[in-house]
This record gives sequence, C-alpha cells and structure tokens, in this order.
Amino acid sequence: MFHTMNQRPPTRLEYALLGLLHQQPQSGYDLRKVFATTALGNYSSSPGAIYPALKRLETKALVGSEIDDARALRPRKVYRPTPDGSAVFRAWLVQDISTDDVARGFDELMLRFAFHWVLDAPAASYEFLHTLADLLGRYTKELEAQRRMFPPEAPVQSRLALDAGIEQYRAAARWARKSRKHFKEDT
Amino acid sequence: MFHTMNQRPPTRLEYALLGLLHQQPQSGYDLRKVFATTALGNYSSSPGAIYPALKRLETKALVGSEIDDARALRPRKVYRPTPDGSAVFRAWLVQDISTDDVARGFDELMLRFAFHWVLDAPAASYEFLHTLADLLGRYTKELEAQRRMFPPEAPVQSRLALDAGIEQYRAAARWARKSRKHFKEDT
DNA sequence: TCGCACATGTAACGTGTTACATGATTCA
DNA sequence: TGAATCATGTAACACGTTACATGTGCGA
Repeated sequence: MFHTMNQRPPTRLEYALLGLLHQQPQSGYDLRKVFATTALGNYSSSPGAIYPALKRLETKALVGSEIDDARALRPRKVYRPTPDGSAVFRAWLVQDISTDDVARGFDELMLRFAFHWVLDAPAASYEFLHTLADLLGRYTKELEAQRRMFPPEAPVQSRLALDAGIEQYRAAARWARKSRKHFKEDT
Repeated sequence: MFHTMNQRPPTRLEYALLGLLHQQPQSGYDLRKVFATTALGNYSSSPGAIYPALKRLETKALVGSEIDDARALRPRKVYRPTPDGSAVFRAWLVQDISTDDVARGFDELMLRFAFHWVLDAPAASYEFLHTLADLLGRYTKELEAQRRMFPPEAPVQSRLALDAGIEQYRAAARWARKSRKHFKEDT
C-alpha cells in the first residue's frame, strides 16, 4: 500500500526513532534513554520532542502501538514499525546522496549508514560508502580551493577554522575509503 | 550600558551575522551572499531567516542601521554593530567551553574561533585552542570507551559509524593541538 | 521585451526547546 | 515523609523553511 497522500517526509528525528524501532519494539521512554546515553547523532532526549514525533509517526501509519499494561508502574506504550514504515525507512536508507548532503547534512548521512544493517545488503553499504568517499574527496578539494583563494591579509583564525573543516572532511574520506572494504574484497 | 534586561541570548545565526558585521558594515543582501558563497558553517542564506534576524538584533540594540539611498537600484539598509553589540559578541567569543559544547555544538565552537580575530588577543586564541584540544581528547576517549562496550554481535555498520565520529574528533584534536602553536611559541 | 541581478520583506507552517503536570512505586 | 525512578504527555514559545510579493535597472 504505497499511496503516499502528499505526506511530507519524516524528520531526521522521526527517521532515527523509526530506525531504533527496527532494532526492537520500544516505548517512548526507552527511546529517550537511548538518546540520553549513547552518542547517537546527539539528538535530544526531551519528551517534548520524542512523544509528539512518535504520535506523528503513528498518524502517518509508519508505526503501530500497543499498550503493555502487565506488570508496570504505569502502562507502557510500545511502538513497532508497520510494513509501510519499514518501506519508507528503507527508501530513506538507499536514497541517492548528493554533494549538498555531504556539505550540509553529514550527520544525517552517518545516521543513515548506522542503520544500514536493516537492509542486510553488503552491496548497498559498499555503494553508499563508495559514492560517499567520492563526494567527500570532491568537497575536500572544493574547500582546499577556497582556502587557496583566501586573501593573505585575512585573519589567521579564519583560515585555521577552515583548516579544521578540511581536516575533518579528509578524515571522513579516509574512513569511507577504508570502511568500504568491509563490504567488498576486490577492486 | 550593560543592563541586559533579561533578554534571551542571540541565536547562532545572529552571532554569525554580528561577526560578519564586525568585518565591515553590510546590508542583508550582502550577508546573504556571504552565506551562499562561502562554506561558513553552512548557514542558510534564505531571506526568511536573515532579515528577521537582523531586525531582532536591531530591536535588541546590538546593531544599528542606516539607509544607503545614494546610487542604488533600491535603497540598501546597511547594518553595523553598536558598542553593546560588540560587547555581547566579544563575551560570546570568550565564553568558557564545556564538554557538552564539544559533543553537541562543535560547529558553533568553530564559528566562534573563526571570529576570534575580533578580540585581537593571541593569548585568548591560544587558551581557546588549548582547552578545546583537551576537551576533544577527553571526548574522543569517551567515544572509544563506548566503542569497546559495543556488543560483538552488533551490526558492523553501527560500529563503523561510531568509528567515523571518532576519526573526525581525532582529526579535530590534532588540528587544535597543532594550531595553538600559532599563538604561543613555548610550552 | 524578456529575464536576470539587485534588494527588502512578509505569511504560513512545522518542529524542537523549555518548562510544567500527573501519578504510581520503591527506597532511605 | 520525602525523594528518585518509571512513564506519558501538554502548552507556550521562538526559530528556520518555504514560498510569495514587490519593484528598479541593465543587458541580450
């Protein structure tokens, strides 16, 4: 059932929740704890963000919920992805990535990759890292060009700040090139 | 005149604008072009963000404006920081940085450092990079610990995504340690 | 004449932040 | 008795995103 009735796409937070629910069905409270303890893309664990997001996912029919009333201080509402939710999530995972994604939304790309296990398709992960490495290399070169364009009288700190960005992207590119080998031997 | 009447602190975008205005008085249109062309922390150049932000800064009396009516297709509104604006901006630059800033707001820290030339105080820049290097080292260790805690049956992709973060923070730490030498020879 | 660069702005909308509300159970 | 943990939620607010509105002058 794929008649996406002009619904706007899920938020980053919504995707993150959807991904965690693929790991195992959980309650809002559980999910909050995950965000609070792990360094998961540093999302907020505030109830004012999580609970409304879960409700949105439910009205979009991407997740379903059932009350776990048995043995609990207060009844827990446990969410799990619906088939539609799974499909939408997988579609997000395999979306084409653009240069713009690398520059503006690198965090989101990492979030996507972290959930690539849902696909269980090494070829897809390889492809992802391959194009990511390519785009990172390109973007790094772009930043380096910008650095060379810097007027000599420009303040040191600005130049150094740009260097920091370059170094970080270089590190990410190295990581991507190295990591893709986990998914394909040759080439 | 420092009676900050419980005003909430400026946004990241507002700080960025304030910083650019310290470089030279500019109009909203000029500022938009800066955001559009340079890789300045990848802020948005949308008019719906810039113009309201400038207006907010003006009502807070952190910037002043004057109309440049002479020889222009349409009159330009040129903004420049007020003494109060300068003070607030400098205060932001020299704010103490915490572990949380490193984990959640690294971009903002880089933005701050990029504008450190406003202070014209090498000692302050050294101090900034020194503590930044320290905090980055600490946070990297924390991530490494988290990585070791990873259960062996956890998916490869999740572990690799964490590795990406670690590598990026490591690169940033190296950068900070190396760059601080620009501001102090010994030690 | 068509469209683009200049230049400023507003309106609707959604979402995250912060703070608050509720209420049961366990432990000191 | 009081505090902490479990567990869900709402309300006000501010901000950014997107899209639209407006109008001039210049070059093809």
